[in-house]
Amino acid sequence: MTLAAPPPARKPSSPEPPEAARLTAALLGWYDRHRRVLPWRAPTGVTADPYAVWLSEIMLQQTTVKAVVPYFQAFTTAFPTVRDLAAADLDAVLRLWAGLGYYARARNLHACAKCVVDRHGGVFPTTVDALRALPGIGDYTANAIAAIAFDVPVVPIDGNVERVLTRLHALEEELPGAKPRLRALADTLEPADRAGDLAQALMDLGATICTPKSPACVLCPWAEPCAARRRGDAETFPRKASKKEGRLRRGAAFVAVRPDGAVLVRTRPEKGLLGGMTEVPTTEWTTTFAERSARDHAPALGVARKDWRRVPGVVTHVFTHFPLELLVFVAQLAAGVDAPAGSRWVARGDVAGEALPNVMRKVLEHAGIDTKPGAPSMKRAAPNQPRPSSRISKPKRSPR
DNA sequence: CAGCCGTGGCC
DNA sequence: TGGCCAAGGCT
Repeated sequence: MTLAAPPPARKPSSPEPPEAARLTAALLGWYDRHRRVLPWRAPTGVTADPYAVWLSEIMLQQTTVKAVVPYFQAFTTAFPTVRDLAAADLDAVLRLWAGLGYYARARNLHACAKCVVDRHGGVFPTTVDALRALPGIGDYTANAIAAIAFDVPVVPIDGNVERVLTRLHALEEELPGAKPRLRALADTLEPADRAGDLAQALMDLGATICTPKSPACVLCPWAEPCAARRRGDAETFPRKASKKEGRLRRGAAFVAVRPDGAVLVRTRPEKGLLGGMTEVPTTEWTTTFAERSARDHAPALGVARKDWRRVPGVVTHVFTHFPLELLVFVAQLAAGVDAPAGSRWVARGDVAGEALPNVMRKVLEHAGIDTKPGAPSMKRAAPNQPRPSSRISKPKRSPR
């Protein structure tokens, strides 16, 4: 991780360095001046901690640096080593992950920690293939960890690298079909000397200069060789096949509250949407939801159909592949009502500590229940529990 | 291999 | 405001 050495003096007859070597050198020189300081990133000249690299890479999958930072701090505080993480309960991991999304990542994170301890003696393997074999680590992450933590001379390809390289070469081929060609282009770079720095330099370039919308080409170390900049349409790369949008699904959520403030919840199935996370009982979420019969699906608590009071307005939420609209019904229960099979009561002060996905935070807030940590409970919630974006629809009034 | 998986921020 | 996007992996 030394600063780039000045180019060796060459005799007049020496050939120019190959194009790839010049590209790599220009990028690394820029990185040495403009690298971002990030919690998981070692100072210049210091080897990064593989545990920190792995944890950050998993969190950063399809997730912004800004969103990740507080979660990374919370995890390294709660689990300073991979052994601590492996020894933790999955539920504790999910609670700490709540709000970050893509919850299969948290389950795989926990499984991966166990594998590292059980199969590798608590030490991360150093080869791409061995890393690739671990849960939650795919092609990109295996190459990224190998390069960043162990300086294996490989170039990981993520969304940033795709964008940077398709622009550099003005590659017209659409993604994802163009992936093999991108791999070939990435392999023309020269990671041999500083693989970790090169990988992070590509990502920093993509995140700060070669951005999706308004790339700052004037500041770019690759401005001169960039084919897309020369054409003047860098922001139109990469080319992508259009994806179809999901249809609106609707449903109803049921918030049952005891006199002491306890709320009825259940745990979602391990796999699939919001797997393993906490929710209030709901109907199925369908494109053909019938509001009239919604109350028929309320949990069996011995309350009259009419005692499920509809909270005006709706909760809206957009998942990756479909938008969701939930009606919210609230019922005030008598003390001592048993929770139906498969569900449980959660004390008012413990709601914030549950593994609540944001859509459920919205539902509870819509029903007037505080999901923020710190209320009348001794129990600690995730220290970084983000608020649900309070974009709950106002009650709809029919125009007159 | 294309569909499934969250969430927050941006313009 | 809503459509798009972010350091992808799994099936």
